[in-house]
Amino acid sequence: MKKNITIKDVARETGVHVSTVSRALSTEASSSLSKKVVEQIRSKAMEMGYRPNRVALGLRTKKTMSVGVIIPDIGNTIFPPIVRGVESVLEPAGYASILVNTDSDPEREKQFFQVLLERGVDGIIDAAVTSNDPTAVSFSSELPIVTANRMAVGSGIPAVVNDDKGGIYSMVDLLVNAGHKKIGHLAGPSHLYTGIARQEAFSSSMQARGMEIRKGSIISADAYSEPAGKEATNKILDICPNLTAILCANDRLAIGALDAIHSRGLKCPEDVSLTGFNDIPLLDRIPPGLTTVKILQFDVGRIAAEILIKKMKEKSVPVPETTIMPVSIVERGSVQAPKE
Amino acid sequence: MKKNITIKDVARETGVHVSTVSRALSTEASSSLSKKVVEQIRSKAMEMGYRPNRVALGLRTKKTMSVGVIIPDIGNTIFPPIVRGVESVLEPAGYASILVNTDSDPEREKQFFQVLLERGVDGIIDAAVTSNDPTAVSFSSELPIVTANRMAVGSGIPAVVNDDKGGIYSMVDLLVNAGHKKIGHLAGPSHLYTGIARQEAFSSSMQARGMEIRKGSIISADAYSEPAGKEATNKILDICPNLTAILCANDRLAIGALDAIHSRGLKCPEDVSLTGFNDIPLLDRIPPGLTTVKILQFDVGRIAAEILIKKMKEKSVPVPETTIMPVSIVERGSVQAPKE
DNA sequence: ACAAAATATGCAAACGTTTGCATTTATGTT
DNA sequence: AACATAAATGCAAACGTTTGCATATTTTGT
Repeated sequence: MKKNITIKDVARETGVHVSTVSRALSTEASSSLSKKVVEQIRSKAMEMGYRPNRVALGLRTKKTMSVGVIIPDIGNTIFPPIVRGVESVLEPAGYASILVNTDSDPEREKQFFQVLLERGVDGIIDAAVTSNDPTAVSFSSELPIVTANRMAVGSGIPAVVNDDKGGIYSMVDLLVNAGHKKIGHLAGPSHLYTGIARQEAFSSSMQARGMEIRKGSIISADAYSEPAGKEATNKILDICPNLTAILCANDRLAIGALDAIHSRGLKCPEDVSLTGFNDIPLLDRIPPGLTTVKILQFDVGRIAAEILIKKMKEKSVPVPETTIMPVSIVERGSVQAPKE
Repeated sequence: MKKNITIKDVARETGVHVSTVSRALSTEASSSLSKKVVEQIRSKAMEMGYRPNRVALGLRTKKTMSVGVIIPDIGNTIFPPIVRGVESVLEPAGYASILVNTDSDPEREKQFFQVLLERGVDGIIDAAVTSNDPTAVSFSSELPIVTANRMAVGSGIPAVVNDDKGGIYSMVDLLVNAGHKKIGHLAGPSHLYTGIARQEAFSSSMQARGMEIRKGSIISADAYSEPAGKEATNKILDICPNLTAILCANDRLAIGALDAIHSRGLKCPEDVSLTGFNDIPLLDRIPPGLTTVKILQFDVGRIAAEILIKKMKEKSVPVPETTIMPVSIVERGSVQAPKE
């Protein structure tokens, strides 16, 4: 294990002071040095295989050029594209991403904030934030944070989210136009922004159309998972067996709903129409083809990172508090007119 | 922005030397201090909201307690579970993971190795390694590396891979037992270990059974993607239109093959049987249900990380050079006896 | 040719820790 | 009560950089 080459070694080899080497190696500071010596030092450094030590740099400058990326679970197919979006701007800008999975546990989220701060990250992208998230709020005074895909409502933390409301409105439209009168809602977890926002949008949209919302026709799933979706769907159908359509808060829930429907001997879309949200990968290949709301996952990550970089460069620069990304409906085979 | 509390501040407040604080805060070193002062310092530190600076620690100890995780693309559904497996052991052990995506570009892989070293990672999990990978080999003398899911053949770099050979053998068995005589192979990229290993296994397995391998019945896809799978399948079927089964090197390729088959007006499994590899999420829901080889993605990541930790703790400790994880066949609807 | 201004380089402190060694303080032992 | 020993703490250097300031060297204007 040969010792690493440092700036000091290069200085000795070139017979110059370490500060001179430091300057020569920096694009900005090298302007104060003579062309000749800069060239000489640089080639010598290269020749010696010098590799800058960013840990030392970080200590000296108090900037580690790294950011924490907090997500619930990278195994959940909605997050990888967001992460890629984040990296697509962070990496070229010279930032490294430290990725952590909270498994939606607020306790873990808190711990990770601590750890990330100990490691001196310059900022944090939080895609695991809950709607009411005291942890995120309290840390937001310590370093720049941007939330992605979700938001901490009323926290003042910059957020990049999808047009959840608009997506749901359009979906209700679509269902109503197809002739549905008895529509249920399989809602997301009520501690998550997306769960709340979509449910509110559902209710107000139904109301705006003068549609009846029967009691028991809105049930929240415990988690955004297929089993939770199946379970909640069964509850809904137990209470309101004559619903002709169920608008689900996301695709995985809808897949679970599909399971529940099949297990009851019903068919989609013949007996009940179903819609999702997100348009996750491979969804198009699952019969009957889920009609869903397509979101710009990659861009949500990308823009969140862009905003974060702005704040990291200049803490006080004003940035948009909420950025809403457009969504679009993609129609497949899971919706048709009610039988009647 | 209030200045961070350092060990020095705690020392001043408690009227003790900074080295004493350092010792008091360390579980091991605190044994050389009096119970009383340790207690006092710790509570004071807590009270002041002291947060250790790991950057400084890293500089001093030359250990950053972080590892680089290199993968081709987190958006490829096979990798998230591997990453989770890696984190499942790294995180509890106190390591942070820096995640990078190479997009299968060797040039980027090389850059990332550089960057990760500059950042002083203590080790690297490389799931983007190519079969012949000079970059990984050369860096392996600088720091511990373990490859996951793939291996750099003959490099001596510890690897955790699946039983690719065994999986393919079983699959050929299954196809032959179903009565197939004309079997093609949609192979993976020939610069990847999995592509090569599975193809070799296919050939030797067919040979071992005395099955004929017609020319043109083995084609390598350029990438593990659906479009590449579709394209390669069309080539195969152009040359050998009377194949009754195609064994695909992975699931995404098989999905692409499905597309090709449908676009030719054929059906799976009636006209041609198809098999995959990996058993990616949601695969079970895509008709006709792909018969595939299930791999232990999570455990591949987990074990790779365990091996890495061993090597990081004690560079010279001997570790298994190749660890092969068991696979299993999961039968679904994409295989049936040939029509005759 | 000389002071003044500009250019190029060196000096040393600082970033927040840990740790080998020196020193002080407490504890026994006789 | 004195001394040896053990226990507890302090000292200072080191990790690899950057950077404000001081110094030395060159260039410029007259």
